[in-house]
Amino acid sequence: MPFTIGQLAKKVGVNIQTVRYYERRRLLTPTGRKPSGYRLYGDDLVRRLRFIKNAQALGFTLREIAELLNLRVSSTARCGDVQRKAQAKLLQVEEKIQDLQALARPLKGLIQACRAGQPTDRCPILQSFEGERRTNDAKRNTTP
Amino acid sequence: MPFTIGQLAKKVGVNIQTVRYYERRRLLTPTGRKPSGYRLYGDDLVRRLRFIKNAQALGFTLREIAELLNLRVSSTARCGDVQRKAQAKLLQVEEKIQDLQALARPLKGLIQACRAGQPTDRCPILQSFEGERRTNDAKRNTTP
DNA sequence: CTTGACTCGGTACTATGGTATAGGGTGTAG
DNA sequence: CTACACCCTATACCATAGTACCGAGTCAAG
Repeated sequence: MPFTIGQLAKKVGVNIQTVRYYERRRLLTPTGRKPSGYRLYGDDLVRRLRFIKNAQALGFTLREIAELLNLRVSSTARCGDVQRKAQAKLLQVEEKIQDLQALARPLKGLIQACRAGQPTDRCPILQSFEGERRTNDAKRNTTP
Repeated sequence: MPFTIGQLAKKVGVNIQTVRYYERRRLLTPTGRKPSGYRLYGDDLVRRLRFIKNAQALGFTLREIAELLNLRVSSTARCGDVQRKAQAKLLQVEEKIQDLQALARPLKGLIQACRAGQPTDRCPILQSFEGERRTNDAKRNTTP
């Protein structure tokens, strides 16, 4: 038994407006409509909505999330294409993981220093990323 | 020898306006000024600016980044306080890492499926996060 | 000492990701 | 049948994170 937009929103903990906004962005199409026009959603859309919120917290834009969600091997989308996109996303994800691990290290150090009662006057966090530039986090003006 | 805002911006690959914007947000104060008023920056600020951009790509807001950058054990900030904040940030970071690893898994699966030539009609990415709700990614309206 | 690139502060504009509100229809419990 | 909670579309508004533009001052090369 499918449920309405308010129930979906409550399940996932987002605003109703947000759900409709995602629909406009073509990220979350309702399963169907009642004759009255009420949107109806199934459990798969609960998972989809959770995915969107989680991916967002990881620094992906809605555009990137749409790309992720459209990744699947179908008869229409040919394989080499999917494989290339998936590989690119995987690289992006693995880079993020490495950066986060680099960020975790000085945080741990800081907690240790605290336990030991050693003041660290310089900010140790800055040592996290020694890399130059990387993940061009969803540029807007790439090709003007 | 310190350098000007344009050189800093070029080194890190950001817009000059953005650097000034970060200054207004108290994230990036110039080392000093020329008598003419020109901002001057040292290498430490290159690192700081890179940190900001990297942390941003990992889903941290500028507000959160400021918090990270102010984490240090000094004589003024007492230790228990810093330790608590660092611990909270560490938790946040580790949660993000786990989520990204969960996201990487189906991406790898997808690439494998491609190699094997097996179409996957359902989107395998959706299996990534089975968790309910988590990292309340920098809410705005927490206490109205 | 002029020319061109760079900088200054200030204000205005933009894109993304929402959130609110208005004016009206729906659904169901009493 | 009416009250109340819920939903509809549409439009307006908001915060964050920039970006662009203005008129004016600075600086180095020629």
